[in-house]
This record gives sequence, structure tokens and C-alpha cells, in this order.
Amino acid sequence: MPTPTPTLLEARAEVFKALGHPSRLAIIDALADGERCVCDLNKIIDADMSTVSRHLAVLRNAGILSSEKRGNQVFYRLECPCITSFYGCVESVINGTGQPVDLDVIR
Amino acid sequence: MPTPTPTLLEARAEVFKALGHPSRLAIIDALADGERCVCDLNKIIDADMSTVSRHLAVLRNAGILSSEKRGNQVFYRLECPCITSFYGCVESVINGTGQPVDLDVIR
DNA sequence: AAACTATTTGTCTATTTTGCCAAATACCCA
DNA sequence: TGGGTATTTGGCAAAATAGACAAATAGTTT
Repeated sequence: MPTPTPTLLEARAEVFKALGHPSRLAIIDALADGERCVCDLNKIIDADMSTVSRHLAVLRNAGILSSEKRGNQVFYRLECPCITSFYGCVESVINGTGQPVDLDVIR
Repeated sequence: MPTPTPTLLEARAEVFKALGHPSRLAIIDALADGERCVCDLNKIIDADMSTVSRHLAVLRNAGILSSEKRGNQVFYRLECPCITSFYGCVESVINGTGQPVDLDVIR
């Protein structure tokens, strides 16, 4: 198995870094069911709207979300549903088993 | 699908944050084949040994690695091989397809 | 055009992260 | 015990991140 190039590692790290904030994970969770406008997300997040907007920009720049302006509002959509499928592994790290966790059990 | 508690989101974010650095991803990659001592990892990483040690501490505190001292050296081991299985999804974010990527093709 | 809503951006501050060097620690061997 | 190797930790400076407020932008409605 060859070692990934530094560039690939940096690109991967960017994605993980974007995921490394609770508010951004809450956004992803809210978008798992479908697109939402910023004002809806703002109700969920408990932070200034400008802060929410910055979190959304981080996720969009990482390629995790896409946005579309319709009329007055901007709708964000999850570009890669496969991200949420990783939570089972993350949970296994959290609970220390090292074994993937069935998400339906813990949520 | 209920919204995860803030605490769960924070715990998840900690794991993602730990993964959000190229050197730490290089470490994980090196450990995918099996445990390594710090001095071996130091050869791979191109940073001061103390810096490597700090990266290792971040990964261990997140629960991603475990360590064991044997004689003079400390060996680190990947606690959750499922992490590398997520790279296909990460790559799909990087290349913008939103579709998981077969890792054997890109590595 | 003016007022209003939704969102983003500029700017600033506080906090966290990163990375190096030097020093401390732990263990081995002679 | 003394010297050598492997690793971690203290302390510091530079860089990145987060969050708030205010101002700017874009679109809608009257």
C-alpha cells in the first residue's frame, strides 16, 4: 500500500478539519434529511447568523455542502451523504471499542 | 431521526478535529499496516520528534491510537481500522463527485 | 424609490493550534 | 553508577480559528 502524497493528505485533512466543529456537525445532521435555508439552520445552531454563515462557508469550501440562492434565501445541501455513514466508526472511537456502532441504537 | 445531543456532537467533533492534520493522517496511514514505534514514525513525518510526539498525543487522546511502552521505545497502534475505510467518502468530497471512491484506484 | 428580509463580509478580539528548542524523564547497557 | 537512546514535556512565538457586532449586498415588496 503506497503512502499517499502530501497533497492528498492535505486535501483529506481539509475535509476532516471542516468536520471538526460541533456546530458544523449539527448543520450536517440537519441537512441529512434534505436542504435547508440559512434562516432555518440559524434556529438550530444557537450562534449569531453571521457565525452560522461562516460555518456554512467552511463546509462549502471543503466541498461538503453546495448552496443555491432562490429568491431571498440561500439553500444548502449535503453533497456527500456518505459522511453520516461514518458516524458509526466515530462512535466506536468515542466509546473505545474500536468496533463500528449501529447508529440506530445510539441515536 | 432525532438530533444528536450537543455532547455527542462535541465528542464527534473531537475525533474529526484529531484527524484534521496531514501529519496525523500520515501517521494513521503508516499504522494501517500495524504498530510502529515513534522513531519509525519520525522518519516518515518530516518534523521534529517532539512535534511527532505531540501529534501522537492528540490522536491517542481522541481514542484513535493506543500506545504501549516496550523497553526503550513506545509503540503506537491504530485502535479503529474503520477510519481508513472512510477515505473513499473523503475522496469523493475532494473530487467533487459526492460518490464514494474505490481506494485501490487512487492509491 | 424606499423599506424590509436574508445572507455575507469586514474588522476586531480572544482562544487554540502548531512547531521548534531545550530540558526532563525513562529505560537500557557497560 | 554513568553514558546513551527514545520519548515526552515546558515554554515560547507564529499562525489559524471562532465568534460577535456592524456594515454591505442582494432580492422582495409596497
